[in-house]
Amino acid sequence: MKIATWNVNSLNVRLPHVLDWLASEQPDVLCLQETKQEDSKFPYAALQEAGYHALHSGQKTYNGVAIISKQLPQAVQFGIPGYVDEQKRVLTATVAGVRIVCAYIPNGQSLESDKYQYKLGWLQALTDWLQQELKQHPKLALLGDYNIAPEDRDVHDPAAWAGQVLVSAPERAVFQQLLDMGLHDSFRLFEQADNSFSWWDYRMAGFRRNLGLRIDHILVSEALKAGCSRCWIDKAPRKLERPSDHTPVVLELHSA
DNA sequence: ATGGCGATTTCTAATCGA
Repeated sequence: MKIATWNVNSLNVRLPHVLDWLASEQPDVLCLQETKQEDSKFPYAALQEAGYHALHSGQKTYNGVAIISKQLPQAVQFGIPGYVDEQKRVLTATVAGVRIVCAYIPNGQSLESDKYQYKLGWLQALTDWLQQELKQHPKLALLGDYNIAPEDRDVHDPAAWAGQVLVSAPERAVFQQLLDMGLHDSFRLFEQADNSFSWWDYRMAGFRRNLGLRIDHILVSEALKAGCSRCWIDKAPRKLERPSDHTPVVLELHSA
């Protein structure tokens, strides 16, 4: 089984890249973030033609998440249960026996911003809910744009970024909290090249100079950990014309 | 030098993302 996550920064713009990537990589599950479109605009037909089922929870301009899968998704859940949020950031479904949680965690903007407080409160709601969800679904994967670089080695210039949003101590503490509840950062289960990132700023030739951050992650529960065989960042889509600023993170596992 | 780029709506300008 191959599962992946990709913040596409507008599916309207990036649909050709997504269709090409599905055709070449043939993932069993692809989680998207920042589709930036209402459900009525979501390209269900094009994905069906490509051989995929699709779930979408979207809105105009901002946010929006999707789960694209070869097998029929079951037990679909929109958002975080019990947490009222206008922003479409979470979509959950069971695919081939694995509980797939697709999340677009808030950016936070800056430590002084109200958006940072929203991010921390949102993360608390997510972790509280995941504790329960894990009991119901031991085989669980949390895929998405976390907007958190967990360690300094996930940052191209830790000194320049020190204390800022995406790397601040409270954000990293929440990431640790996820690990403490028995989730594992699948990327770090395997040997990886230094300076591996999943996002690069469009400005200052960030990608060419590899000035990036690793903020897109696939966390897996204890029950899935042993079955993981490979995790990698696919930089190919970032090299295309008019790319997303994020690139896919991919995990191979057998869940049986 | 707090900018830069790209997407979107607010559309010869402003806001957001990370």
